[in-house]
Amino acid sequence: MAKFLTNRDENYAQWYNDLVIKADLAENSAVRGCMVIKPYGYAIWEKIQAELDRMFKATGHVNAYFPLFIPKSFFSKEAAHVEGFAKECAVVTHYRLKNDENGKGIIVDPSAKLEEELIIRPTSETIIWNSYKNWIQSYRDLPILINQWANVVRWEMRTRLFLRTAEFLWQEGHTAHATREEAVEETERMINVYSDFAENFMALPVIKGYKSENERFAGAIDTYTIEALMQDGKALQAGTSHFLGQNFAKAFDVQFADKTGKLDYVWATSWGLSTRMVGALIMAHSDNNGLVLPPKLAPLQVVIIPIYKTADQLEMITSKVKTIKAELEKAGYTVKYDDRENLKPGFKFADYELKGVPVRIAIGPRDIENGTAEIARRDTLEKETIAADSITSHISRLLDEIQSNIYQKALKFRTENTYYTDNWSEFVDIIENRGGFVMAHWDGTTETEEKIKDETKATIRCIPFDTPPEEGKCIYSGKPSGRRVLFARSY
RNA sequence: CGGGGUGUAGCACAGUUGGCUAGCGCGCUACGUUCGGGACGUAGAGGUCGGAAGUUCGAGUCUUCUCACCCCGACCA
Repeated sequence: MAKFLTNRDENYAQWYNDLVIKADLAENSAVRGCMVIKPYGYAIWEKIQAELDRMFKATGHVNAYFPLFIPKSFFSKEAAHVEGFAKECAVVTHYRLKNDENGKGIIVDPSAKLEEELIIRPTSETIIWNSYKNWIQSYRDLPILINQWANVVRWEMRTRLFLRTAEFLWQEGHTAHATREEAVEETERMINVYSDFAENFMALPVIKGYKSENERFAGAIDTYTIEALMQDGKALQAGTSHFLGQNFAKAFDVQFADKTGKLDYVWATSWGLSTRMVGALIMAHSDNNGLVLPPKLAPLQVVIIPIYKTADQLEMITSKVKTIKAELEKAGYTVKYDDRENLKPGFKFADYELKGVPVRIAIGPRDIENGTAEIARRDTLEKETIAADSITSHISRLLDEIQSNIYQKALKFRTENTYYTDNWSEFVDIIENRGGFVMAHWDGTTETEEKIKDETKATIRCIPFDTPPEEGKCIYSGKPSGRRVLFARSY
């Protein structure tokens, strides 16, 4: 048992905070609300980036980079968009510092005031569409399929490592299309890329759906989302894809000539996924011993620990390990041999469990004698002793099995914590006492959604794509409803 | 941004009505013994007590301001 970790079942929030710090993923910085992502945490983000980037390119996208600063005037061009972000923008007003004449250190030079303030991007639609305006004249210039990896700033009042920070890293895709159909198709394609990524690489089962008007991205016609269930019964929005219609094209006057020479506004999408995913990863899979990382995203997949008393033994073990390590690396796995001599094996075992390394191999004198190795898997904490010459094939199978098991476990948890109800008091009881997803009828009005939120703190996470139409009555108002929607408390 | 709490060595903390050279545990360094689930002994290093101003003969301790973090709300990915 990890004695340095708060028990997950006693205090979930504290367990999460402890885990992020103890597993050395990130820490708070001197700047309010901003985190330092430490090497181990950043390595996980790099794995996420690498796979997503590959998937974006496979679907025809290219990367580019747009400025961090956005002129204030750009921001105010799309009314809903401004309103959505105005309350959380950092603003640059000056461009120079100088020494205080009273010797009190350095001050902002009042004479260096910007004529127009710059907003630090909370998202880049406006600065990008201002560029697209110059890039698009004809249908031959379309589609534009661009992604950027960037940092953004949203001045949050209350922050938590990875889940909500004032500055965070993400990717944002911004595409321009000639037709509505094509843009809608792109929006769907990217939410599918996200769900595919979440389920196959992060072992995180997600529910795809539409956002209600209330939860929609500011400036979008439609927002699609993937929603995941965390182990404390709260939902987490893990990625979003927006159909922006012609809203930004109109705001920035981006028109193109179609084949007949007729001018029309360009259709747009945008889609994003952030470092919040690292938080999702932690909260969906980890336990009281620490992180549990799916093999496909673990920066380190296999760790080998020698157990020895004498220098002779260590030498024998090391020589055996070299062969095993080389073979595993040849098979494409990331392997570390931890032969630090100042730490006991038991300490290392616990430490790599805390870090979530999927597979641990321990080799001692007994194994050398018998031609065996002890294999321990992180997800179930089971150990077995196998013949040393079959390690690579064994571990190859085991890593696949762990990946699949972590997913199945999360899926089972979600299934067991998804409720269907038509009864308001039961709805309240589930939300308040059990947590989880609740599928219930809703009359489709923002008014009802708000009232449910006020009374229970539960929101509509999404209107799932794949729920069949079903006649029913709104859980709250009793008015007619054509289908169930997904309710939960959320991060 | 409102309410509550906490800042003392890398970490976690103690420090009495204001009083002498600011302490314990873990970690760290060296050496030795250990090593199949978080080892032990001996010796040692490590502090602008979050920051600033004030009260006082004297401030870790009292006052004011300020910064950061944690918890609960409102807001949000």
